[in-house]
Amino acid sequence: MGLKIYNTLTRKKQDFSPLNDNQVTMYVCGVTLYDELHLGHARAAVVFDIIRRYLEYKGYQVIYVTNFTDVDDKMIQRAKELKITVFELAERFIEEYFDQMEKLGVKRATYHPRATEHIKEMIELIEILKNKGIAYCVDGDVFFRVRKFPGYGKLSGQSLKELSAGVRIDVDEKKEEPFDFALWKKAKEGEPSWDSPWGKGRPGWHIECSAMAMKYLGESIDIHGGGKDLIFPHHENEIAQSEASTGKEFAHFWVHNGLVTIDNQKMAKSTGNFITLREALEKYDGEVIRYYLLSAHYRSPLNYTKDSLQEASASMERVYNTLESIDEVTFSIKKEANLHKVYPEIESLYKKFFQSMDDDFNTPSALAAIFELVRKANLILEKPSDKNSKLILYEIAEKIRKMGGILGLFQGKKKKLDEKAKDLIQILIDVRNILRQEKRWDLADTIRERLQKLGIHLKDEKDKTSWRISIT
RNA sequence: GGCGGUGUAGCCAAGUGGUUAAGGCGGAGGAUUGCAAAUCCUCUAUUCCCCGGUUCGAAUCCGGGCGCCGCCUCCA
Repeated sequence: MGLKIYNTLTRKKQDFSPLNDNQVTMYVCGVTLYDELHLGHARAAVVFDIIRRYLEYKGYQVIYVTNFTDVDDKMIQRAKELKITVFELAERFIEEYFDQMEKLGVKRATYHPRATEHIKEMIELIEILKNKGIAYCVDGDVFFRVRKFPGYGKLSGQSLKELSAGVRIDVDEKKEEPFDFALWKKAKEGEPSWDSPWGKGRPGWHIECSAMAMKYLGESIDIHGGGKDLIFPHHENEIAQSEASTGKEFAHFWVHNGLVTIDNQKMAKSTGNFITLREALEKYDGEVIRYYLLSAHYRSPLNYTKDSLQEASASMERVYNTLESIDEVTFSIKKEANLHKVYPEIESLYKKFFQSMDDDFNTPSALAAIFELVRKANLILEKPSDKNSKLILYEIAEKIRKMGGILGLFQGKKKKLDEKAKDLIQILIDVRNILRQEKRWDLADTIRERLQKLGIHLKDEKDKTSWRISIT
């Protein structure tokens, strides 16, 4: 079975194979560092992290690049408001970005290039376009002459004519035609600027991605990704710039994740309609947020409601409960279990997981396979365990952890308590059990409830009381 | 107005031609428990926005309608 990926360019799911042997080059548009991240950014990051991990699981050597836009209009404005430099603003949000991504379990990219560190490459690219007569300079600004690129509109599925009909922006009088876009912007007073053949200025937004993608990954890349809102104009323009300059196909697969909505309205900073990642992380473990973001197919819209994360948390608890129960039961047979016998029922669900992932990264379906295994395990756990059932349980836990690993879930990075805290809990349990023997239920229940509020769940079993920590 | 997408139970969400429409959350009843929690069992869409059509057979294909969303301006 082979991997199929939906390609925005062809509007079809296509068999995936890399341009070069075993190597996959992947560029994903990153964030502009002018404000906090929200769940929408988190979704894009997690989605492409999954794609990257799955390709790696498949044995490909993935070179993954995602950029930081560290200079643009909004950043300049924000820096002014905060009375700091654009550079300081960028530094602040980069640090926060890595910190939050780590909590979400997003692996670092191979490269995280910053726009301002690639001005030279951008200027070179603009020069090529200018020499070809595709770019033109007007009074310190440089524009891309869209009419000169015949393929313009192929990604967004619109012709130049259709686009022109919908123009509702104030057209810059310097442009020859409304849809020409800026490659280089003339410096304004008090703004960061760089020297160029056309005078002081700064790069337009689209050029950075073309320049950096080509620098790190070559003229043609396997996968280019980003949110659906970037299809037009950003990615359309990237294609125009890149392909006009090289004459080669820029990206073989264009992959776009659906947007996160709240009350069915797009989550966006510009509208004030958003949940920041920080807020979400204050209330829930990063793994819960990650799970939530994977609970819908990556191309579908994902509507956030106030209960979404609670629901995700409850679902994850189910898996963790089972894994812990299995660990308790199979503790003694670990060594033997490593022989890995084959159990057809387990194998078929294991297969379902990979078939789902192969089908354009269908994570909801893949997660369902995990839950079906959880159910099987719970059924076995109901009965008194014998050696054979322990072996099966061990195998199930192994498989769940392996599948979870690909999704970056269920790896048990749970809150650890130090020995003293554990001893304290044990004291409370011992005291409570004395109270229970004396049938002083009100006090016993109070202890249980208060521990519960701290995320420590007590389980009264036949002859002992055990405890565990919840993930949220 | 143009382009793209979407409409599946109380909620979230798979499924895109064929025996019982995944999975999760929530809810109801039962088992278990001192009571809980966890877990198990049963129930919770005779039906997939509506109307036509194609077909032996459609949630799944086609036509029409309605609703919602995104893009066309910065945006993951």
